[in-house]
Amino acid sequence: MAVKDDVRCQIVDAAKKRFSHFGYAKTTMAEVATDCAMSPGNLYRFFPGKLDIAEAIATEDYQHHLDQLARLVSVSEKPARERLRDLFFQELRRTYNKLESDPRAYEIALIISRERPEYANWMLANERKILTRLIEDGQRRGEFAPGNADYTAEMLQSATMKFRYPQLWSKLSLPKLERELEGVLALVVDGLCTRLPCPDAA
Amino acid sequence: MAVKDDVRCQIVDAAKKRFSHFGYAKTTMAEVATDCAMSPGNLYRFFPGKLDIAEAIATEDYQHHLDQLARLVSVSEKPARERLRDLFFQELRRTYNKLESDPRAYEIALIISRERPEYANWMLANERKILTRLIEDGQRRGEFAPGNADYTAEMLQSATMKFRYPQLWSKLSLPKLERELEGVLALVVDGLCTRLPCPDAA
DNA sequence: CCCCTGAATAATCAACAATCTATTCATTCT
DNA sequence: AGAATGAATAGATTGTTGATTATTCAGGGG
Repeated sequence: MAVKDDVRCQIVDAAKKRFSHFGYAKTTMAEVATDCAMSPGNLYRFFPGKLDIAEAIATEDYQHHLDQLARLVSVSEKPARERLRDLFFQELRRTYNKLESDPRAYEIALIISRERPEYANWMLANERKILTRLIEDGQRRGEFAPGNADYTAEMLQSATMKFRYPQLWSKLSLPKLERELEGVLALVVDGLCTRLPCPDAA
Repeated sequence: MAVKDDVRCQIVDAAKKRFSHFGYAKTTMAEVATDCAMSPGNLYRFFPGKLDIAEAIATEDYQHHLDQLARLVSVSEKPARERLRDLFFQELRRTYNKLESDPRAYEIALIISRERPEYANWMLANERKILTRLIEDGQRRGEFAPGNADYTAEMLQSATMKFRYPQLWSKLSLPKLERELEGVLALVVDGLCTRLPCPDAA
């Protein structure tokens, strides 16, 4: 099995080179196979199809991103409120910069989100787990109101949809997106209703 | 000028029939012209182009919708909080049902949002005016926290993006959208932070 | 028996021609 | 003159044909 993983790795590496050089569409399976010194047919013993290779590449990168988010949340000296802000800003900036600076990544993101909508759901679910942990922590500290943390996380994600795949929908510049995210988070955290000053824990 | 408006109306009516029968793409300017007993070229004395006729049709409908929203907001016996809910639910349901029940409307919505993104901005701005009024009213009554109402309205719209053109992005069913909207509104209204019970005015 | 190959297949794509149609404008009518 | 026409144009759309290419699978090693 370990050897099989090595080959998968080799394929992913070869594809990564090709994709970043010529793009996903202009890379053929035959080329990737040749780079790996194997036949095209053999690729299919390691990946169900071309898109799955692209997914593997994307996921490798995404894992780093997820780790980073998890790390932000676990800086437990900071108030939950600030960590929440860090989380969403990190998410926005990394996605924006990635898609902005790398047209190849943009191409692949576009294709995956069209052909594999469940992939986006999977990412959302991963991030929700982290978000839920943060909310639970905030509740434990008395910063956030008690309630179903997972449900709250879902609603938070729903309210910040616009900032998740910035350039796939909105065409806004990063500064404008940041300004809006700031505002939305303030709204969501403090609420619209009149409130007496927060009995800040900590 | 009044006679010019009559002709515009006649054109819009003819186009409405054609569009709802055969769709926007399959309707030609020549056909609309014939229906109005005029030459194709003459249409251009009344509308800059084909899309503008579609826009006029859409706007006619939209005005009713806007009026309805304005009416909801001005029911001043209700707490602002409830009117806010009414406003967003009305918005969601009417858009969802319109696009769901009428494939021709969906076709036109798709084309306008592609070719005329500024139209969507215009609609957003209209609705923001209504929303701002509601927020100001809520602030006056002490239900909502004081602050820049227009800015708050903008952020509210940003947080409810997902529900504005439901089937252009999300493919969720109406019940699921309603559940999410309910949750997002609750979050936004009450806020994430711990709060002492609202010193409800009224 | 398990790996692997590479030709066969079917789906997709690119390029080109042919057609159609939105838009313009020189001209005609009133 | 101002209103209206409809032929001319340019750009988009459609249909077709000929590759290209992802994917499969019958068979050849090891």
